[in-house]
Amino acid sequence: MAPHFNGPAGTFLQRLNVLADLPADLSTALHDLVANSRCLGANHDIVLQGDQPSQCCVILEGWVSRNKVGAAGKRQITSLHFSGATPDIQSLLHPVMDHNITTLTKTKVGFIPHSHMRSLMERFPVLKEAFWKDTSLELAIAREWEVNLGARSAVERTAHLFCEIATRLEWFGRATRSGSALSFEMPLTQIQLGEATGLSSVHINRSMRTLRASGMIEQTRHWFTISDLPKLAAFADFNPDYLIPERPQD
Amino acid sequence: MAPHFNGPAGTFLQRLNVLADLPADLSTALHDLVANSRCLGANHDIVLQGDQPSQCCVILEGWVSRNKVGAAGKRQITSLHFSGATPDIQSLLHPVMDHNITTLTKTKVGFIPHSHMRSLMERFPVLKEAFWKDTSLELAIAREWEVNLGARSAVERTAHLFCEIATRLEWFGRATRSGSALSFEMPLTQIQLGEATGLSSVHINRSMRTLRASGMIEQTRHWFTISDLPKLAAFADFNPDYLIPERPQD
DNA sequence: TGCATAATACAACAATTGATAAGAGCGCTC
DNA sequence: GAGCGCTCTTATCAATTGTTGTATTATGCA
Repeated sequence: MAPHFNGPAGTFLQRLNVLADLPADLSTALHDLVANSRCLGANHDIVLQGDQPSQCCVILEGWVSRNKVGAAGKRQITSLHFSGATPDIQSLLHPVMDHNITTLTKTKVGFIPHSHMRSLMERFPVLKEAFWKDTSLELAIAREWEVNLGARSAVERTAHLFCEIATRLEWFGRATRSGSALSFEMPLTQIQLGEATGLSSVHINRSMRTLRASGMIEQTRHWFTISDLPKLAAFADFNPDYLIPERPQD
Repeated sequence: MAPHFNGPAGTFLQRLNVLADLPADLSTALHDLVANSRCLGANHDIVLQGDQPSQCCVILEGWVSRNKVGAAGKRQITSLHFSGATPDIQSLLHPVMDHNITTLTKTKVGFIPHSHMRSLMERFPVLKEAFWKDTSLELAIAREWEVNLGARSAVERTAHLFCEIATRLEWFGRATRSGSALSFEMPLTQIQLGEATGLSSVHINRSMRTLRASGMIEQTRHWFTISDLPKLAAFADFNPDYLIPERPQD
């Protein structure tokens, strides 16, 4: 176990260590860099399209989305990020943001100046590879979202999103299994779920009612139980292979 | 001008040089690696989901798609690639393919063994950065496609795809401007356009009829003219900023 | 605790898109 | 150059999803 996996930046280091084998002194350096943090409410923009950030954010707690807002005001969420993520790392490569990064829940965010990140990458080239791998994983997830948005019905889309969320949460110890059932907290509102699946919130509501009626999910407020994950996965055509690069070793 | 930009691997080197500043000896080495090539017909799979490639492909001529086929047999194209692209470079990072790479037209493909690519990256770390940037650009395009699939009407989606294709082609000298009009060859069938936009081919046909009737595009077979690009872009909510990392210097 | 705000549930109707079918045009192969 | 297959076009009808509106229930804050 590398050092500092339990500090506020613990999940951040845990994720990076899955993507590449970081030497201990790099972990320590990264850990020290995110000492400062801010707490934000839900639906708060961290970075806006058009911004030119001079630092990278690290999600320490809470859920965050990338999203773009169209001319007609319709918002599309293009990805979800939990604690440990560095969603604007690409600002090191492309100075101008092409999308917004917005909190979905109350969130704790740390920041690392670009200059520090760059010099760390000079000293530890493996860090560059870890972030390239992170970008590549994100691209695989984005591809699956394209399939979800373009090739699945409303109920399938909703079910697929729940499967992905449950799987990613479980891998980081944030879902509990009992038999083939999986329980977890899913704090998104139906409006946010609609923005992620390209559906109206009313239709998300209909789809969730269908999934509940079929017995595939149980739910009280934001606590979900997928009663039979293999069954829901089969229904949603969910194959977790595209997520595997993120999976921590057991 | 770096050497060898005019050989069969010319567009490949041109694209990479946009993404990072490659030294001349690296360009030469890359150029020599893609000496061998194969010609394939349309709708031919280059790599399949589940494969574990031991080499990377370089598109030398023709159009190629990434795509996934769902349980019900419905295919979703998740990205389009022209000559110069290296669509399975991520197999260096993640051994198992999570999607198919399939030709859309007659295509000429070169191959570079992973081992050679890896040793080149050791010698020239800047190459790693160029490919990271390439992955990051692809992610930006995938995000915009998610918006297209999830948040735009059928006609807007179709128009947006044409705007993106026209812009990318023009940047590599494959579209000709006259005034605010832009002409180019677009060899995709309506079925393929449907797979890229998540629409049925019949509805693609309807959407194109609408665009022709409105005067925003003219078309005979596979030759397209966007009569007034700013107007079509405004209609489709197309903002080319997300593509800019790929734009060659004038 | 109570009030204001936000989220959920659900119904009725409208709009968009998909499915099916059938004819016409084009290009490729033998 | 004749035939075959694929693509394009168009129409009709069906299915899915969006919109609007209104209760109802939670939640956060004073």
